[in-house]
Parts: sequence; C-alpha cells; structure tokens
Amino acid sequence: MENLREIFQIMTRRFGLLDKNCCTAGGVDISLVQSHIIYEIDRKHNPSIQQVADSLAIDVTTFSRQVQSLVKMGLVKKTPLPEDRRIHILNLTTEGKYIATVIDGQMNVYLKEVFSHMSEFEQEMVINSIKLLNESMAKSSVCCTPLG
Amino acid sequence: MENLREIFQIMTRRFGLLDKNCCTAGGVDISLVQSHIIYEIDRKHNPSIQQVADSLAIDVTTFSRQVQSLVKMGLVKKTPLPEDRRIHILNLTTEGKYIATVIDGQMNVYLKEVFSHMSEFEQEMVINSIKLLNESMAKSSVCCTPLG
DNA sequence: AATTAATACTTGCAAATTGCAAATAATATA
DNA sequence: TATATTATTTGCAATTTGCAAGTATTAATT
Repeated sequence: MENLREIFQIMTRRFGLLDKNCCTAGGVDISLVQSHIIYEIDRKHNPSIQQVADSLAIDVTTFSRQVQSLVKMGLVKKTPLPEDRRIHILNLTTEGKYIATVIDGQMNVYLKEVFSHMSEFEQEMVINSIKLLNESMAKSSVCCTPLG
Repeated sequence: MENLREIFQIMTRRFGLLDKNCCTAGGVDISLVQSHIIYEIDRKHNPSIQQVADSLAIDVTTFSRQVQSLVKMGLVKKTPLPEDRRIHILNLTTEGKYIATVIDGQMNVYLKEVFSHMSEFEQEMVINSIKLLNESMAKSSVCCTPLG
C-alpha cells in the first residue's frame, strides 16, 4: 500500500484552508474554534459545557472562556440545569442559529464546488468512503475517541 | 445529496485528534505546527522560508519565528542561498530527519490501524477517493490554492 | 445532620502563538 | 546613484493556551 500519510496530510491541510474561509457571517467575525463550537452546540441537543469540550477535545478551561466570549457576543446562551445546577446547558441564540446556518450553507457551497470536479459516480464513491472512514475511526483505538 | 459538511466536519476533526498524538519522538516534544513544518521541509527540496510558509498557509512572520525555534532545537538548518542571499533555504538536520521519520512511521501505524477495520476492497476505494478529493481541491477555486 | 468526596465549572497566572506594521538586508530597476 | 522590489526579521500588543487552584453544587459516608 502506498504512503497513506502523504495523501491524508494533504487532504486535511486543504480542508483546514477551506475551513478558515468560513468565519464571517452577517457582519460578525468569529474564529475557527468558535465556528466549530457553534457547529457542535447546534448539532447536539442542549449539551453541557463538559460534553462539547470533550467532543471537540478542547481543554475545559479554555472552552469555558470561549463560551464566555460567545455569550458576550450574543451567539450562545448558558443556562444552569434545574435538576443539577453544577451543569450548564448551552444553546444558540437566534443570532447564533443564524450564524450557524449561514456558515453551514457557505461550507456546503464550497464542498459542492469541490465535488463539481468529479463525475456522479465518483461523488458517490467519495461520500461513501468518507462515511466508511468515519466509522473506522470511531472503531479505532488509536485516536478519535471523543465525539459522538 | 446528503449533508456534505457533516461528514467532512467529523472526519477532519477526527484526523485532527489523530494528528495531535504525533508530536513526541525520541524524547523530543514538538507542537503540531512544528510537526507540519518538519513534514513539509522534508517533502520539498531545499525550500525557502517563503515557500514553506505559503504551502502551510501560515503568516510569514509567525513562520519565521517557528523556524527560529526549530533551529534552536537543532532540528532545522537555515542557510542563505548563495545566488540570492535574501532567500534562506531550509533543511532538516540529522536529528530533524530522525524525528520526521519517527513521526511518519507512527502516523502510518495509526492510519493502518484505522484501515484495518475495512475490507481490502474498501481500503482501495477509500484511498482512491482521497486522491480524487485532493485533485478536486487542487482544481477548486474556493480554497486550498496554496500547497503543491 | 454533618463531613467528606466527587463533579461541573470558573479564575489566576504565565507561557506560547498569533498578525500587523515597521525595520533590515539583499537584489533588481531606472 | 537613487529607487523600487523581494525575502526575511523584529517590535509590539492581543489572543489563546493549559495547569493549578478556586468556587459551587450534588452525592456518599459516617
């Protein structure tokens, strides 16, 4: 088998670049990490601080501060859970949701553009492959355990 | 077509985690960025500072300082080019090469482990898909232009 | 019920990383 | 020679990071 690392290194680097494009929406500038946080809060159902931090494999203390920023920016709301007030639940404000939607749309436009250079058949294949890869990484012991 | 961003977001995040594992070799600790820099210097033939910075899409001033650290750590050598002494050529020291080799080996072990959860056929397919993806991104206008 | 332990989250640093603007150094052009 | 251009490096000043230690709240133990 050929050099796996080579092709993966290039791929992830390129996606990193694509990702960087995606941090301005509706006149609001956010950082890459913040966009990932918003994405994750949107995806999960009322997650706690700890949960999201684990999913993104960010140190909780760092994450705590990032959340504070996002709250200050009016994109995220933080509410103590009534049943257990140690836990704080996160969700997006209306503006936060809006930003999430815009970024998501933008990302999909970018990805579609990338896919437009392939045939129907190839597109199918690539999508299946990525899914397979995700499943394999989920099974793997060497990495990637966080995130559900 | 289904939500492209979802599967890519998960994939790149997981690879990010895998990548993070890969920064200790032979008793030397390096950061993620530094490991990418070493990888890129190794891959290119006597690249200049500017070239590597562009490839990795890192600000040159930031990159300059990272190189200084790596030189201080004895992993990278920086030599002015005789024909044009504005340009500084980078290459790995013996220890730098050693580190690069160790990390590369380690990464390939990890990747093989991930691939071990797939059939022969699937493995082939995934590899072809990643290559296709890389080619498509290279053709794309929306991202990823740096790096050759 | 009172102590102790465990969990979820937040601060206090201090170090590392970043990027812009300005500086230097070397070459190319007028 | 003077001016512009290119490659790289510093000077900040702001942001981001992670560890250790803190607070707040709930669970377990006595």
